[in-house]
Amino acid sequence: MSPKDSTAATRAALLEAARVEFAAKGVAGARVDTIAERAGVNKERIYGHFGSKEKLFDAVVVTALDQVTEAVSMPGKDAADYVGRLYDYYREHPDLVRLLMWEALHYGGEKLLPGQERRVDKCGRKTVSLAEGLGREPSPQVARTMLMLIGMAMWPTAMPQLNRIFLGADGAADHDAMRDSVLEFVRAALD
Amino acid sequence: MSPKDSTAATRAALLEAARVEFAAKGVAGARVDTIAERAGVNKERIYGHFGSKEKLFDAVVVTALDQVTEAVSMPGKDAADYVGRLYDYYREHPDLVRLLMWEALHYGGEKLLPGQERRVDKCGRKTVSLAEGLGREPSPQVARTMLMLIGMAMWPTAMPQLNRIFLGADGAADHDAMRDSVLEFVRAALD
DNA sequence: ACGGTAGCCAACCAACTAGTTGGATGTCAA
DNA sequence: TTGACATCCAACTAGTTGGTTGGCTACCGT
Repeated sequence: MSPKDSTAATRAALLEAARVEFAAKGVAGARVDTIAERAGVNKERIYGHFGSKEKLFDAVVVTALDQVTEAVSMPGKDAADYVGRLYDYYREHPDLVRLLMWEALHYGGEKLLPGQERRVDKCGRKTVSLAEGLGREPSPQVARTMLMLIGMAMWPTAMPQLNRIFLGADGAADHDAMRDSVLEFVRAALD
Repeated sequence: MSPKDSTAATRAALLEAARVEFAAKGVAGARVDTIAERAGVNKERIYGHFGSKEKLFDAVVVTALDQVTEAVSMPGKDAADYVGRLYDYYREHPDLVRLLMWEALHYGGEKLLPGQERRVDKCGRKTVSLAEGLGREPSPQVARTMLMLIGMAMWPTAMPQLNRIFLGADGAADHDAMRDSVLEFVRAALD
């Protein structure tokens, strides 16, 4: 393997290992030694590639968001269908939801992560797509609707303890019913 | 102050200091020394009263939830109004939202906190109240709706970075507009 | 062939941390 | 008055942790 490939492979292994650890434990709870061991790489390489534990976390969040943008296409004409696809993606990738929650708690709305302009741009295009699907002009109102749709899709995955409390263990496990309820709610709200 | 009052005062001071620290930093990020210092109490008293850092966290979450139940009454006849009141409460008490998020991340849906049966019971009564307000029988469907309403109320406070990204700094700061959008969405969904 | 450098490593370090310990003080019941 | 005990404290402990250091190896350009 050429040095360039070796470097890229080390970086990729660290990002993947870090993603697992940060999703599970958050920034403060994650252990750098654990990340390095899981990646099969020396701990010093974390500092060589990323500079610090927190910057590694930043890189993980940015990378993860790129992946969801790739995986779930634009809202399009059927906003409820979009929410359903998003809901499914979050259900299948709870680590992404958890990373966003850790990010929210760790930074609040204060810090713009590296590449945040790209993130803003991508999300802006989602709002444009939603506006088109609703037969409206892009506007702050449509942006807020976009935000609420994402919340509807993410909430059940984000707060499992509330599912348990309100729905009971069986109800919490009935994801199809939850999905149907979310879509019904969204369809009713948008019509 | 009698010993009984002194003990109660120590415990209350620790809970309040812990609430601040856990809301800000989570379980792994919080520092026991910081909690003790903020409470003006010796660190050993944390272990004397609560047993461990994690049990202190549990006590904080339980206490905080008792407070929101006291502060925001039942859904009643106007579900959208209820969502508005809840939205306002979460806006004014972001530490509660953060505690719930830390709880979600730390435990997932796996652990039932002490007194969870009371919590389940209280939340169940909310579902009953919502059902009455909607002119329906209590059911899993209504419970899911209850969950979604709470999510609608909490989401903007929970994920400030998404507000920034979708709405921009100015849009994120326009809480009245956000509140109006949430209520409009909810009213449309429930009618 | 050789010098410079990138990428990597094992070992280290200084600071931090949750939890414990031995003892002091005040209260209370006998 | 005295012994037991609850509540509290300062100091301690053993382990942990993010980050650093000195050095090695392989690659590359001259």
